[in-house]
Amino acid sequence: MPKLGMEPIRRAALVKATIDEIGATGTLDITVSKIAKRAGMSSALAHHYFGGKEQIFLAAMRHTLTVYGAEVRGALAMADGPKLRLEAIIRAGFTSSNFRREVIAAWLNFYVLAQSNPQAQRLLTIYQRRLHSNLVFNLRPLVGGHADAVAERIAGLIDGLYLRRGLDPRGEAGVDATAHVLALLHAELRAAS
Amino acid sequence: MPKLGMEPIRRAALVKATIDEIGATGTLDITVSKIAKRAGMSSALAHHYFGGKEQIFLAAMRHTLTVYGAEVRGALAMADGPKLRLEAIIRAGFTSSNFRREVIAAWLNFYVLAQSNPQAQRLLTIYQRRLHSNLVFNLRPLVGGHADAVAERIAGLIDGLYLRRGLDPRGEAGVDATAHVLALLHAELRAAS
DNA sequence: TTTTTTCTTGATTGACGAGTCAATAAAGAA
DNA sequence: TTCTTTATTGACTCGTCAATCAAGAAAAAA
Repeated sequence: MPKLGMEPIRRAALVKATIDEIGATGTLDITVSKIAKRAGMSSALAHHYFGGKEQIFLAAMRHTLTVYGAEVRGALAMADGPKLRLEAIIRAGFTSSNFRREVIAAWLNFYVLAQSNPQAQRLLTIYQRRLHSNLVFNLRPLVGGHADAVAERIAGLIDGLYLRRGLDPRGEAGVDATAHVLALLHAELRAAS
Repeated sequence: MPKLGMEPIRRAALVKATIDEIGATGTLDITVSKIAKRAGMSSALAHHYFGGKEQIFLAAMRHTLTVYGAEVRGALAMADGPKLRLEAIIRAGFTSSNFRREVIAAWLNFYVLAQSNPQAQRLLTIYQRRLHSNLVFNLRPLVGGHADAVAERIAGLIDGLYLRRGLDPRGEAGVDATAHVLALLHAELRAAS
């Protein structure tokens, strides 16, 4: 059975299993064995490919971030002009895929991890910077010198509403959150003109 | 040494120690022994008074929430009229005491806990409802029927900026966050008039 | 075929932690 | 004083888990 080129397959399976396991428990308090079993292999193999629990978490975090980044980029590619692009960025944050239990759990736990793990901290900073600069770039032609402050508010509202909706026990989430952020955007545009 | 009426003293010491320990590690992944040692007693005593780790966490959460609630109430007592009250609520969220490492860590971890623990979930819901209704009550005379939606945006921006500032590696936090939320508030008031 | 490389796991180690319990000590009640 | 209630802990149980390792199995190379 042992074939060549298993490494990338195993790593991907472990990353997915990790996110699923985080989603199932809500915590980072999960065992390598459980992850490995979910991914269909022994825990020894997980250690073999990743070296340790922390590495697995970071890989899962990178993956979550990558997926989100890809969604944003995809939405941007289809939007023309700064206003439509801003709306696309906002919408991308509240896709139903972002409200799957595992994804919410992943984000919340990564926030926690970022407090104590410098690598996690860096990854989160990257996400925040990218969001911020995407917003500023498209706000500049519309609100000029206020771009930075407006971007800060929009980013804050995105994160805050995501947090609130993600934690809301009754699911039913993203639609009105999108509307709220769009309302903020339009108010800012109106105020600046 | 054993005197009577130790229970409330011990409980308070344990709650404080728990929050400090969460702040020191960033995680809920802490041991009852460490908490107890920090509070100057044996772990057995901690179990005696709280029954288990989870109970200790919930007590710590209740305490955090109570302190925050008291701050808001204090700020409200000194504010006259809906507009000043709204500003007081907003300011209360970004006090420097709310940006102490332990407090941030506590909130982040309580978010995580709320995913899997119904009691934590309930406590968080209480906080959210109280904030929301405080906002709505004071917004109603100013923006009428829009109060609900505006409150949602303000609450979202408060939580989101708190999250971002709390996670920001360079401290230096609350001042501009307050300004951002106040800016949103004033924009909403202007738009409604 | 023999050898080497890649893949894989069961078993083990070593450590740690939650919760229990029996026993001690002090204070107040009877 | 004797009894009861409250406070307190050290020692122990039982379980779990991260990480290691030696060894097996299969493909590819020689």
